[in-house]
Amino acid sequence: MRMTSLFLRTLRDDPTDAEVESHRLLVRAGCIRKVASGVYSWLPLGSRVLRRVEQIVREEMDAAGAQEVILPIAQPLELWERSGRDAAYGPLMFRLQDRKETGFCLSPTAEEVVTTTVAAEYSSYRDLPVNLYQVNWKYRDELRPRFGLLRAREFLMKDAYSFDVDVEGLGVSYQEMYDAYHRVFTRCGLTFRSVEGEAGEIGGDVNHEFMAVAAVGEDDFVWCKQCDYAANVEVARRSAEHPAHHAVVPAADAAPVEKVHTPQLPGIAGVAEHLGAAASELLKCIAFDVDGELGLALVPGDREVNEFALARAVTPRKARLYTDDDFAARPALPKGYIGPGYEGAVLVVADPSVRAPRGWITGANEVDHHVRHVRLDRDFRVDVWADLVTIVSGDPCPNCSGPLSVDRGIEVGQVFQLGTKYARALGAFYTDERGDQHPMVMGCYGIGISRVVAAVVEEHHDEHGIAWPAALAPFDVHLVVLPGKGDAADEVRRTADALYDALRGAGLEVLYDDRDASPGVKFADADLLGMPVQLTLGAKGLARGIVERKVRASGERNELALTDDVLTVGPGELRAAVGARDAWSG
RNA sequence: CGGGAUGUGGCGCAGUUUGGUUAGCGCGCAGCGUUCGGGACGCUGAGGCCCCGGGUUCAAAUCCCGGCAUCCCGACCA
Repeated sequence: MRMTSLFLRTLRDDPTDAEVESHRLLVRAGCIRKVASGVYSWLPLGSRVLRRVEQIVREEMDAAGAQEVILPIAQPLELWERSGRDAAYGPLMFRLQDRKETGFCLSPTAEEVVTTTVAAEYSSYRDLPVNLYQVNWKYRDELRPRFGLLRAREFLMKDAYSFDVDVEGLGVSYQEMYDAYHRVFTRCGLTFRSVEGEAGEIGGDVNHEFMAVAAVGEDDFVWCKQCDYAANVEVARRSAEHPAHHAVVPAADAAPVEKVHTPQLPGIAGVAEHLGAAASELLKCIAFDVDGELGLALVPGDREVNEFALARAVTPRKARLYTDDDFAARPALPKGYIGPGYEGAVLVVADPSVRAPRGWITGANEVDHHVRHVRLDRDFRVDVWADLVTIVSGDPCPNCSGPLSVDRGIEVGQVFQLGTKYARALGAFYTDERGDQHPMVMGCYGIGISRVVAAVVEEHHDEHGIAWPAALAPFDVHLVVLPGKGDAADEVRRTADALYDALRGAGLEVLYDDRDASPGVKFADADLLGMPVQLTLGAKGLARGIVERKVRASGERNELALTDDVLTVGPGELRAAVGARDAWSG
């Protein structure tokens, strides 16, 4: 593609609304343009990248035995009412009405449609298993779209759905997808981890999230440096061997409960400092609502409560941490001075580390007062013991007790064992050998394709611009010609044209900067646009019979002899000399 | 859902406080000339419903009211 005819305008100025590098660079490089909040147009360069990711996904899905379909984006709301997800999604779903005022939504995902589709066609164990996938635009009316493509309202997603006769079959389908995902993200050049994810309201089902490691990610995940344990912080646990569980009782803690005056000190840090104690010596009591009543969650003062863990601990009841409104509605509850023995609490949940036989400093259930030497059993009770603390770096791994590490990631994919929820709700049953009916056992598997593009830029860029991995780059080679105005100008152009033809003849996709622009502009754009290999031909090089080669990512440079290496050799040799895609994608 | 801001040629902004001729600047765009290996320079030029709708006024980008859009912050560890 000649740049003189490419639909492209690069920007020298950063767009004001870009908070993260991927957003900034994709806009500056002319890959995307915002049309509305969280809605983007994909211009030629961006579109090519998107298609390449899509193609990789398609190849791996097909290789794993999944079959491509195209499901509707506009879906009848009635289907979502049947599964109960209409209410579950609420305002997060884009909604519309047709002229007859029938409700529709723009698909955020497609379990309902695919389940009814399979139910309509298949009804025998002989038909299963089957795995259907699509690559299609999805919609979520995010409260707050941000970070460009990372949290958009319209995004391209691959979603696959497997249907099996039983849980064993589901396990096989799941593993095939899990392995395919590893291949996809590896081919895309991402540094990623697969981690155990939050199962959500369904409960007990296996699922993994694929996290591209990135500081701008919106998810924290935990991984072990010694074994293969890895989990979203929402579900991460630590070993019961934690030293805090076996704290020695200081002699003084046999002392009776003592009330101390702690004026204007509603926080852990202030109380600890005031009393000369460590935060870990305090017992933190967090108020939560459990089906309209008051519950207390107990963790050591230096830890935070994991809300998801709390929710799991009280299942099937629903738990939610108190908000300012809740406190306002219960003025007797002394926020900041709550102790574990508060009379109004119907349920006390505690992390095992609270079991340590020691005296605690905690709230006195009276404003401006705390108490010390408070002991479990003697001074307060616990109704439910459950892992409650949010994992932090250094906590012991639940598998091997090795040190855990916490990192941020961008969730680029998720695989989920759904079970029979949708099959039952939407009537996807099959008949077995004996004529008995059973619900199909489902799995669902998503990849955020447009989000992968952003995640790749987050990982592969520098101060000059994007450095696309070869497998995703819009073009394999960026050819820059610098004809100058000297006597050789025409010959430089002619030679570059010939080189352009030769490269394309060798099967390479070439972006040819044939514009009448100054060298600085061309070099700056080449670095911004980020093709993996840059070739520069100028009058000086032509005089010496060479073309310069630069590897975008590493900055490595060398020279290729025009006659021997480039213009007169065969396609295979030319590809090798240029070192483009096949030397990179592996 | 609360709080804060911003809307002015394609992009980035000034002008608004204190209303007053033809609304400016940088980048980009077009033409001519110079330049030609890391975002060159000169001259000339095109391009603006100043977000939308009301209102005040002799006069509104500017003041008032109401919308819309966009961006940021907060969602909570007691």
